[in-house]
Amino acid sequence: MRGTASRAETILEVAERLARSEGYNGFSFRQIAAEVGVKSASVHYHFPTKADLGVAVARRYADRFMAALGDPEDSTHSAAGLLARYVDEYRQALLDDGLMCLCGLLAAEVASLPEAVAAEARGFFERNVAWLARVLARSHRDFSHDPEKRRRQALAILAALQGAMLVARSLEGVATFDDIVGELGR
Amino acid sequence: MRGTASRAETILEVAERLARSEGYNGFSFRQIAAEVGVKSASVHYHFPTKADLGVAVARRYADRFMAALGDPEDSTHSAAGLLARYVDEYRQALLDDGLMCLCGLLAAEVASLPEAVAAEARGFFERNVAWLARVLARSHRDFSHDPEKRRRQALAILAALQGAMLVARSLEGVATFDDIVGELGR
DNA sequence: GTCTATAATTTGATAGAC
DNA sequence: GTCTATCAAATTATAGAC
Repeated sequence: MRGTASRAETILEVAERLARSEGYNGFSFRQIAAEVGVKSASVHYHFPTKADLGVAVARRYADRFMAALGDPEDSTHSAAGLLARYVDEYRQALLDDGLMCLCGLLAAEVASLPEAVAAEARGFFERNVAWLARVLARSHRDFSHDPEKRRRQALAILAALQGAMLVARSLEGVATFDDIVGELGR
Repeated sequence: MRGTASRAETILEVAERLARSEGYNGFSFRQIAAEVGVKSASVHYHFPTKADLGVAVARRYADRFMAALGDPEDSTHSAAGLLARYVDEYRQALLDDGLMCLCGLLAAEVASLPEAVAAEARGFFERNVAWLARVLARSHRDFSHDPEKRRRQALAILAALQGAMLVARSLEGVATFDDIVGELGR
């Protein structure tokens, strides 16, 4: 099955790239269709409404992101190593043509999104926080035994990385992202 | 002149609220006109193109924000006090009906913005970093004498707050913002 | 300055042939 | 599954009367 992505999959790929560049309100069925090489009616066949497409793109992105993070209790990696992997996932997202995290961009637009799409962005954040909190529970820091503190620390890490992507994309790019992340471990 | 905002000013107020809620791609001349109580042609009279309006809204927002921060070298306030004021400016922006920082939202959409509007968002970030760096230069931390380190630290503070707003608006709100900010001064 | 009217384009979405 | 054709609505923007 090498190199044979289904049409629906190809649509999702193109839609994700457009959404991570222009946002949910910044891409159209016709734009996607043109890049895939079909007509917009064909895109509607696979994803009847824009909300359907938005939900599918967001869920696919979140699932892939979480899968790349791996098991937070994986004993073959240290907590510090897993946190480094977490940072690198975001860094890699930025390196991919300077694209923003899909769910970070959706979160910015949240007030103008269909509720189902907004829920996917929230879900991504919640899964991030849950993963981070479990990794932090394995660390040897003073807060590692307080669930409330772990959750706050996890939120802070998520927010710092989302903010780093946001700022880095407007300012100098990856160098700025690295500068900001470097300050996190001060 | 109490209570007598010019029409252009009223348009800017309405446009700012809409832009901070829905984003640049999420509001229209007709929407603004309806809320102001005029027709869209009248909005075009004051701001010929959407890019003109976007630039005016962003510049007004940035100027007001920087004015509220005050002089970073003001000797009647400590560096720590000024940093607390900085955090509170962002917190207040979130409290205003849960609205995002205008320039943070514009930064997320940057790839689909007219260049002139994108430049305003970048300028806001640069002014933030410059202000923070000057305050940090007054602090008694180890990095206060290294301009490069100060800039990196300033970027990290800016990014953390933008990220905190982004995440807080999708998750539980101001409580989450406070949780995240509380972790910053750990 | 504001209006009516309208142009020109784009959008999300659907019907029906193949 | 993909197409042509089309719809209804929304968009940015302009011309010209008042």
